[in-house]
Amino acid sequence: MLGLLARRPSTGYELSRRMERPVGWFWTAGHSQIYPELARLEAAGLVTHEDVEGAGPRQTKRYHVTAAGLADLRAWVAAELEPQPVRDLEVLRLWSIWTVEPEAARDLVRRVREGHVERLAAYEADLATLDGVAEAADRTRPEFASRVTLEGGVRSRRAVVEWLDWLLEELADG
Amino acid sequence: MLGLLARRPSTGYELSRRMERPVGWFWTAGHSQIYPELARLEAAGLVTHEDVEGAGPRQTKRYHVTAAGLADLRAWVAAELEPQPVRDLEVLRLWSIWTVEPEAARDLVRRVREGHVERLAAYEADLATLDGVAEAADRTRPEFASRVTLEGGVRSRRAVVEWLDWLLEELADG
DNA sequence: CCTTTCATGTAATGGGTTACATGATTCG
DNA sequence: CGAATCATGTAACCCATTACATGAAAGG
Repeated sequence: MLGLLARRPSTGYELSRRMERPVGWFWTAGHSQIYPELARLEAAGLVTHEDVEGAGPRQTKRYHVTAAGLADLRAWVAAELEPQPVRDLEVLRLWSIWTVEPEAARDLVRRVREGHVERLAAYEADLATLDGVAEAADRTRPEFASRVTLEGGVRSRRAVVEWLDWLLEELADG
Repeated sequence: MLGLLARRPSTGYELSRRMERPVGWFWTAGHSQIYPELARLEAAGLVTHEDVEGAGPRQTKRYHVTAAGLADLRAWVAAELEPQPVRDLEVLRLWSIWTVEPEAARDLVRRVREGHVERLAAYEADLATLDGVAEAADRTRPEFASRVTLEGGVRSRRAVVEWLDWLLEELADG
């Protein structure tokens, strides 16, 4: 959330919208998580808000990061990495693919492949919008980081699709 | 857990050990999750156990899947895929890399790269143990599925390492 | 006028991790 | 004889999702 607000001040509602795309490719949060968290961040002095006029029944609050919040974000980015546990239900299924009939196996792989192809297309479309944008070449600009992470998404999804194509060949004939 | 037990009957303790490697590459569970879950699976008739002599202060129980359990596993493998939300803290950090000093940025990327290189090496080592194993070529054998998922791990980690190398070049000079 | 979007919150539930708890056997 | 491994459980806590709850403005 600090990363989002550092790019552009937003209301809680906007944050939940923004979580769907770009950032949403690798992190998400529902609004029921966002509002309490904004309150906690504000209590910690990392964000502040001003009231703006809006459509809801309650006051619309636009949040932005404070100097302390930006320092916190920077510290987190540069901090030690902890090993992250991988949890991939699709690969877990493929790990038990030996238990099912050949046709069911091929069908599973085809469906998994389809999902990755869709994601790949979405990444490529997002990446295309940054094509020729001057800021995307400047390392101190958020657009640069967007371009870089999307590039990573494209590359790894492509690798996965190629792997699944290879797997389909392994499962062929049968 | 059904997938693990379908390959080989195990005690709860062994399951938690086995979660560390092979399967652990894409799914993990602590023993505090495993024991209650085994009880639930047994109540549902998907696994059973017999007592064997062991070292602990309580009775050692060796679990194996029932016919119903295997059917359940097969049904799950072939079932509809739900879109899985991606949560990647490393990419999330990289998405905020524009906020930090050039040297901190390069350092972060180098450390992320190191972690992936390590994982890649582990996958390749695991894959090497299946080299020349006859069962790994047979689509109805667990070794086949192990080989296939490891191959996927190798391919996608390689893509990520290549991406990070590309990123380091983008961050060079500066 | 009805549906969608904007807008913000709370409550209940579920899954997972960490901490608490116990104790026998084996190896150095 | 002390540490590591084998072995199984419960309790507390945290994070995240789903469901509950409200209501104004804008567009078709």
